[in-house]
Amino acid sequence: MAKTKDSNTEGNILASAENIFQSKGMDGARMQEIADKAGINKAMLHYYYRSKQLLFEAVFNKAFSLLAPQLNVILNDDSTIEDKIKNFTSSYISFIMKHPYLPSFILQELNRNPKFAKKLQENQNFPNLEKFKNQVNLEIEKGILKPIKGEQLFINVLALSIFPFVASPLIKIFLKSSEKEYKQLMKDRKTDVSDFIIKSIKA
Amino acid sequence: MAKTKDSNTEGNILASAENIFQSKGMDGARMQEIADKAGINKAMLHYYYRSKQLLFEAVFNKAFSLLAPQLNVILNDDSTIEDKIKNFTSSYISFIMKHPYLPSFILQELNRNPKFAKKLQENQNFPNLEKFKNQVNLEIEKGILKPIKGEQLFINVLALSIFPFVASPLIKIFLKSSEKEYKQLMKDRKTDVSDFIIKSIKA
DNA sequence: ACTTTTGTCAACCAAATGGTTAAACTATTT
DNA sequence: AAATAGTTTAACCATTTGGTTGACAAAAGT
Repeated sequence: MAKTKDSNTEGNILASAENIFQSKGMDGARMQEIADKAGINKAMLHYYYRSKQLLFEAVFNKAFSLLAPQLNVILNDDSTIEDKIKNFTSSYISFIMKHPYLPSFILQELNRNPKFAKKLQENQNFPNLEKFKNQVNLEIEKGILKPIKGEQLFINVLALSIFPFVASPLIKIFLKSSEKEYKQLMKDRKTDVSDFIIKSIKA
Repeated sequence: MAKTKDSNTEGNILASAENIFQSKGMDGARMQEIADKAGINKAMLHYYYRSKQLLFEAVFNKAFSLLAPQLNVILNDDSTIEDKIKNFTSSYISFIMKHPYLPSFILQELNRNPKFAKKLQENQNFPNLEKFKNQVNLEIEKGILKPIKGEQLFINVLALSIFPFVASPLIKIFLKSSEKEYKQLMKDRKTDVSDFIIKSIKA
């Protein structure tokens, strides 16, 4: 390393790139803007990450690897479905409240470029639904849950947890609510969502 | 009009612009690509719509005015909450299946440009939640529904109806499903979603 | 018939943008 | 301290992109 020992240029670049890419998307982001935010020369972006595409992929992969493990709470843990759902919705909503741009970013870019989807499908140790589905069926047989397809339940859990963040501008308009009221509503959802689901599926 | 009478250039432009903008977003769309898809010269786009921004707004406003009225099914109709929800989820999911890009497009652009949100909030006769909230409270008092906040119920209805389309690439990966299986799942949701909600809220 | 208006296109333009280069500068090695 | 390797910058480049212009053709108006 040269020059200042405490200045971590590569890290600064990634942080700025996260900020810009996640709010403006791949197409809307400008390399110059990322450089400005990092307070460095634009050439440094290419020195450390070669191209816009590669810098973007670094941001995307980091974002995805932050979101995906959280899913294991609901997929690979050993508690009951009810506990899993309570646990998951609460912790996932808390997590997203700290990173409100993440879900929109991931979904937008996945929609934009199907190649990303394929890559994720193949390479990663991608979260697997089988265990969850089996457990749902088992608890239905035991009479703990009302009949429901595991896939649909899983989609519902994700939808109720994530959608309010993806649709935040729309929801703020509907509810005519300030940023503060919106945040309170999201806080409430940490328990409201699991209550809502449990009421629906508990036998 | 000049030249050919049957060639509706302005309409062709709008149709092509919808196609391109809705799949690539404002930032990812290219004027040349829209012109190519419409089979006309790029200058025509400016002749009829002046600028990319105005062409985009024409597309956005048309898309929004297609989606918004559907909400009146649940907001301004006079049936019971249960009927409203059954009616809405079924018809909304049917509608989105015919225009799968619309919700992502609207949400993405609303996230990108908060000014759009403000415009919608002010100008339009924007769907109003008050009636729905009052009705929910009334049915709770009457003992028809279990206690729930109208805002949260409304968000839940939207989330369960719309999210699976916004997150379609992700869901296809999770379920390891083909396009066909995915579509079947969405068809099932036309009744599954309302069943799920009704079970949760009915006293 | 001829004038005016409307529609269409090829060529062009200026600005923006991702990326490169060569030189300067700094830290480490020898 | 001299050489080497890693880091940073200003200036530059080629391409892309939204937008414009001027000529021309087809209707419509007179």
